[in-house]
Amino acid sequence: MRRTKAEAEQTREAVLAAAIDVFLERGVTRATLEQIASAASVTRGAIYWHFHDKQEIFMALERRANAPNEELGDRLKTRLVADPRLDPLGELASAIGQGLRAFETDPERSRILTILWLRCEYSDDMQPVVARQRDADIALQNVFESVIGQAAERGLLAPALSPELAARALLLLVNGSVLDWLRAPAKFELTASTTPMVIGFLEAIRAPARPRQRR
Amino acid sequence: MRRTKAEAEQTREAVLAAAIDVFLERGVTRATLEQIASAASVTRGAIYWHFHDKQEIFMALERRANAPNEELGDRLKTRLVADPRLDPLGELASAIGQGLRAFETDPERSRILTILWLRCEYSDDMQPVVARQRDADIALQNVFESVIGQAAERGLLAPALSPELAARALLLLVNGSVLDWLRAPAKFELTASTTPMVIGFLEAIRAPARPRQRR
DNA sequence: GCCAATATACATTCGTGTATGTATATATAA
DNA sequence: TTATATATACATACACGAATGTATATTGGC
Repeated sequence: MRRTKAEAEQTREAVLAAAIDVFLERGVTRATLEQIASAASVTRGAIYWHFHDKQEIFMALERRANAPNEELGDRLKTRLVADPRLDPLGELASAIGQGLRAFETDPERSRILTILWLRCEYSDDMQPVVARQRDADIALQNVFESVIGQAAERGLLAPALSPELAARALLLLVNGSVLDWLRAPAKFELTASTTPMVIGFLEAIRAPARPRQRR
Repeated sequence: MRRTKAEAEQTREAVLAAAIDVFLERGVTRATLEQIASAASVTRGAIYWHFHDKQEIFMALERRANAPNEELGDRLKTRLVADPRLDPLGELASAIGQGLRAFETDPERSRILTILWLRCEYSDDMQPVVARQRDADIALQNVFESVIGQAAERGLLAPALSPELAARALLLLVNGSVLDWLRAPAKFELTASTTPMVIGFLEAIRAPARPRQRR
């Protein structure tokens, strides 16, 4: 029975992959360790060897989904610092498009996000998870706000929305679109249907062109 | 033991009210009928008399929350038809403000919405609930689109966003704000913090004033 | 007296956690 | 290098509690 270390790691991964399937189908609370075990072609004994309980499996998955989010924002910021002639709002739009596409084409992340947003119940014991999600949201909103703020400093922002409010609105647009897509992934394509709205929004908050050139 | 019809209806309501409490605290799946019963100061026998199972209790609550949504949109439409000189976008903003305030000050509806959005798991058996929520969203988005479309016909809409995209964006802003508020109702006030964003958005998509009057 | 509106009692199922068994990988010593 | 000991990576078995649904008892209104 004793497996090599690599094989053991393999069954651990199999358990996590199976947990995604079962969580998606039954919901986290109603998912049973026996179902996960049989989906992974192991017994509950194997699961209890690698994880203390179901919650620990869930946490392992959650960490995986919320981990790599900041990279895109950092890259955008450095790009804008390097070349001040770039249009902040246009760069922001294309960065968001990239992020959406990366998300859309990463099945594991999108499936875990589906679990986090649609297949689990947020009662008090889930507070750490909620807090991490809020932190990620705030971080993303800060990136947005910083870039929009740069646009404002260059007089590229219409006065209707402050950079803070615009950033918050933009975050709500992106998150809401992702949520809608997760509710029915087959119905439409995330990037293709969201990008026009994001571009339109960023155009709407752009300052009207100075009457330097007439037509 | 035998109560009068009115008293029986009273215990039925008590069970529903208790179910809200327990669902909020424990989540729908982990909530137990015994917990609901003791929270309502009855026994499980009383619950089984009024409801077939926990799912039926949940459904009764869900119907209650998703029922009265269209009224506000209808009123707004008739107002705009009655007086064509009204500013559609301004009226839309104030109608949304009203709706938010009505929602914010109705504890039962907001608590049930909290359950629907944060305390239950949407696996396949919940599909009818998901469908009803989507229908309600679409209905609201249609109201938005109709009003914004009227603004467009009068040349009051900037070209950045079509009425359809603007309506969708607006819906995402409102729904996202409500969701954020439900996550932490104590942290901020829904109407007060959302209204500026909604107004700002509607100002941003407004067509720049014709140079008819200068300043 | 009968039925509606509950309470109580009971059987059964299901999931969990743990204890135990077991075979093999790996380390260690000779 | 090989033999042995030990910890590892599971599988199996079991005991327990918890939740459900139902069956039955009870009691008061009509």
